[in-house]
Amino acid sequence: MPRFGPILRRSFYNRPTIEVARALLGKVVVHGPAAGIIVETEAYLGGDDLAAHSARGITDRTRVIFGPPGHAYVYFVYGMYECLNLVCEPEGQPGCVLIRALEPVAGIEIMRRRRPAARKPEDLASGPGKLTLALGITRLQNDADVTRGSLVVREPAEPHAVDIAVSPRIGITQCADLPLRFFIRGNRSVSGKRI
DNA sequence: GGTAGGATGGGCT
DNA sequence: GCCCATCCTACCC
Repeated sequence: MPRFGPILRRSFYNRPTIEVARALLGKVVVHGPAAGIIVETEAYLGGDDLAAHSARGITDRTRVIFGPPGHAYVYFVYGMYECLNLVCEPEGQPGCVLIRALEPVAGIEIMRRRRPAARKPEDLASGPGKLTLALGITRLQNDADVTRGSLVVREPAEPHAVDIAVSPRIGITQCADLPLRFFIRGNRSVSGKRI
């Protein structure tokens, strides 16, 4: 299993959500023995962003988004899947980044067992529902502190520059034109059509 | 290569 | 009761 760099500190997340969404590309999500490089993200903002779960205020589900940065917001969708977000902005202000795809780098065999439908290694975590299955992330990790513990985000073993592409977000109807999806151009694990 | 349709259940009006 | 920040299979080029 590769060694990775240091865990990202809380200050990494304590800034504008769009900045964090771009900066997360190339970092590594680690959960136990499984890990993947972040290759696709989406920003969900406060204010006028009606696509964000936080747009309708604080509820049992959304309170984590208003909490301190550097925590996981994991929600259940379409009756079957769970999606991982990382909370940004100072405590009290909503904002989070949806992790949409990972390139697997550790624990490949475990991921294969958790994702029997995946035909190729690059498809093990090539979508927001797929990556939570592959890494074993569930609502049990909702509100988990990702600056310590079993679910963390780290610097990669060998940092290198990434070519970032931008597009509208996937699968939403409100604010569907905003350029808030970020991905590593050409990466084979990016979900859907690669530009 | 491509897409249509169904699975499945919590959140919120 | 409707709406989902999705994925897989079947089927069609």
